[in-house]
Amino acid sequence: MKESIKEISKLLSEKDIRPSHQRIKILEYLMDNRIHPTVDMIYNELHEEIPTLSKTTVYNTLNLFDEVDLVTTLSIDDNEARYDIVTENHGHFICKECSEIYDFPIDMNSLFGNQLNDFNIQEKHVYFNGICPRCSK
Amino acid sequence: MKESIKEISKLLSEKDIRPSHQRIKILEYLMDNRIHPTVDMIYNELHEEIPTLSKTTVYNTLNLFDEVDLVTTLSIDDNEARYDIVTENHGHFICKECSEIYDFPIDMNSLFGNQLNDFNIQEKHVYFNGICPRCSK
DNA sequence: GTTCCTGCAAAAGCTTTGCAGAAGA
DNA sequence: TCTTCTGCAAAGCTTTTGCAGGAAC
Repeated sequence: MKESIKEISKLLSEKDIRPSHQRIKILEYLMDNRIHPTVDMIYNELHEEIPTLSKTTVYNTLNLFDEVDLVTTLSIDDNEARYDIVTENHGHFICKECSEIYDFPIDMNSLFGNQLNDFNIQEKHVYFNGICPRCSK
Repeated sequence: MKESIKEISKLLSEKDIRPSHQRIKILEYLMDNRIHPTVDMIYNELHEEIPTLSKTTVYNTLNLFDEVDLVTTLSIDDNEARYDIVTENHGHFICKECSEIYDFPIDMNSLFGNQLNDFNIQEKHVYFNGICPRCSK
């Protein structure tokens, strides 16, 4: 589902974020590439299009998006953060060999944290790791 | 359940790991302090007892323990790795405020990864985040 | 004009690597 | 003796911070 620049701008404005060119492009990238990208992947891809883009801006922007819940930061890779814009219920499988991340459906609502009655639960994450089919061969 | 030095040595030997003083102490610490410690916590605590201990050794040892499945490395904290020696089914709650980690019971066996039939699943992790009761006040 | 945003450079923090000396089999 | 282990120092990476110039309102 390709979103127009106008729609993306609106999305940002609704969150009280000024829709700068960089921010629009980063959000657009996240919406078009649901691959749980790293900062590096985002930077490398957009750097071609926006030669002046800096990694600092990518970091700033992603932290901002995280604060207003436009993205979820995944701490499932040992080395670097991954960013996910999909909000539907799903778990992640990360391959120990190639670090590729695969989504799989799982019903988070059926996960109850017994003994967590007094906790304010904001996010639920499920992740598996192991070897993916491509690396198994 | 306090383990004796002899028992810990045996545990290491069974994994073909030479039971050096440092390794025994680190494993003992992990067994006595089930608080998902960071490398720093382990180092600071044991440094008092073993003044010559270096952080490199703590890193080396934990990586070694991870390889032979004596510990599980948790990638649930943004900044640094956490180490868990408990193998029973449980999920983790990490507080966004104080980074404290709480265990809670959850049946991992009931978590199926649909569409992951060709995947070799080695570990299943469930983690929630939010605000813990102590920080809510 | 004033506030916010961007991006360079530098710093900070966690983790790994190289290597020499020490310890153990 | 020969292999393995330890620990210092340095390097490598990801991420954050300080700050000056630029853009937007």
